This record gives sequence, C-alpha cells and structure tokens, in this order.
Amino acid sequence: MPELPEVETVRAGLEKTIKNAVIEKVTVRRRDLRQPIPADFAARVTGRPVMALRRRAKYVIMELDGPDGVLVHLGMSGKLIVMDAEPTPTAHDHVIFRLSGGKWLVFNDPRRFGIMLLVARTEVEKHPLLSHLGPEPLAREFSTAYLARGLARRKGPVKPAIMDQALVVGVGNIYASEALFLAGIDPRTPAYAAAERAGKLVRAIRHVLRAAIASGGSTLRDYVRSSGDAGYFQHEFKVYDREKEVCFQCGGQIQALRQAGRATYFCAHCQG
DNA sequence: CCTTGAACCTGCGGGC
DNA sequence: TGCCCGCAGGTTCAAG
Repeated sequence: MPELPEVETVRAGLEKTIKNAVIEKVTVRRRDLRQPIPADFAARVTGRPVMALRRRAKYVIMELDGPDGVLVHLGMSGKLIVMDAEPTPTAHDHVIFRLSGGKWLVFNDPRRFGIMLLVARTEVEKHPLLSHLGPEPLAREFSTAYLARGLARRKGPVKPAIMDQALVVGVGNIYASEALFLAGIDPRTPAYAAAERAGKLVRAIRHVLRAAIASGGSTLRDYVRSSGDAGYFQHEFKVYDREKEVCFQCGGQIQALRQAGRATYFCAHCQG
C-alpha cells in the first residue's frame, strides 16, 4: 500500500504531532508480523521521548532518546494513526502507544506484512533489512549516470528494474507505472535499452514522487495519513488503475499487463 | 549477479 | 444470498 510518498507523508504527520512526546505506555496486542515484535519491545520503549522522525526508503524510524530507534515498515496494509483520545482497540490494532500530552499512536495492519522492531540508531543503515538498499530517489546520488549504469547491466524489463529497492528505493507499483508514462518509456523496454533515457527517467521519478508527497500520497483502498485523512494523488494518475480508459495525452486507450507478478499500466502510443 | 514465481495474510469485489 | 476466485501501494526466498 505505501510507497515513498505515503511513507513520507506519514513521517511528516508524526513529526508534527508526536515529536518530543514521551512514550508513557505501550500495549502490544499481537506480535506475529512479518518479523515478530520482540518480547521486550514495550519495556525498552516505555518512558522514552520521541526525539526525531526519519524515513529511509519505505521505512519510518522513530528515534528515541538513547541509543535505540523504532523501525517501522507498513507492508501493504499498515497504518500509523495519531489520536487525541484513548482508542477502542479494533481488529488489527497490533500496537498502541500512550504518549504524553494526551496523544495515542496506533499501529494497525490487517495483512501483517508490516514490521515493528527496535534497532540501534547508529546501526540502522547496517541492519539486514536496510543494508542492501539503493539510494534515495530525491538525493543527489540518484544521478543519470548512476541509473544508466544500473539499468545497463539488466536484461529484464525496465519497470520491475526501477521497483527493485537495491537499484533505487521508494518506487513501488503505482509510481513505477506513472514515472514511465511521464518519461515516455514503454514498461516492456529492456532495462539496458532504457539506459540511454536514464536522465529522463530520473527526472520523471523525482517529479512524480514530489508531486505525490505534495498531495499527501495516494489513497486507493486503505492508506491514510497519520491524521486519518486520505491522500489525493490518485486523482492525478495518468495510467495507474486506468485500464481501457482514455489517455489524457493522446486520446488512445490505456493498456494493462502483468510484469513480475504485478499489474502494469501504460499507453502504447505515448510510451515508445 | 539477475529474474521470476511463490509465499506470507486479510479483505473486498466480481461472477456465477 | 453465498461461495470461489482473483486481486491488492511490499518484501523475501528459492530456484533457474
């Protein structure tokens, strides 16, 4: 469910509402997520202030006072919601934080593909879950030359390649299709053949991610911001989830296909 | 290495 | 109405 823009929106919302709050009490209602929440999680987090909220790839890191940070991944269906009153626990509310200032933070994840772990703050980048990650798409490191090199050694189609978090992080199934449309690149193009248009693709990826962040992300089914509000970038989709609809650019028909098990949307006329 | 497909799990919508 | 199938903003693992 969440790609970089959604995770960044959640991070920013948490920063605004719970930064500097002290974690007064933690209730772990269910710990069997993609990786189990450690047995001592609540004890180690209780009593500590939230000093900063960071994001790396699709992970949120709540940095605590002291050596640790809470590493959170939302998987496909995870939510982090801040409330002003004690929540009545509902199905799939796995962790509930009571914070100073009368705030509550709820981690809800129906499919349980998410993660909530404690990691040493200085070791975050070295953690096995994060150590293989490529550059942030909005950072300088993600340059035309870098992407061209990365694409050049791949034989498969360009769309799954840009979704590979080892090449570049944060691009998921929605924004991969959208970025390729903006760059005018057919998603079936072999990655090595798209390498010559890497500059265009870098700009398209950055542009679509920035625009989506500005809109608070995309709400299709269940993604919501930490305030509980929906995002609205879904109204800006050019191709995603628009099979058989009219291409806004050429009037042709948007097509769908399946690549590496994921739905891909594109306009065959605009994307050569 | 790179690629693909299956697996993880729950809920929802469509077709019959 | 109810059931079965397929599908969903992700990641990891095995196997080719």
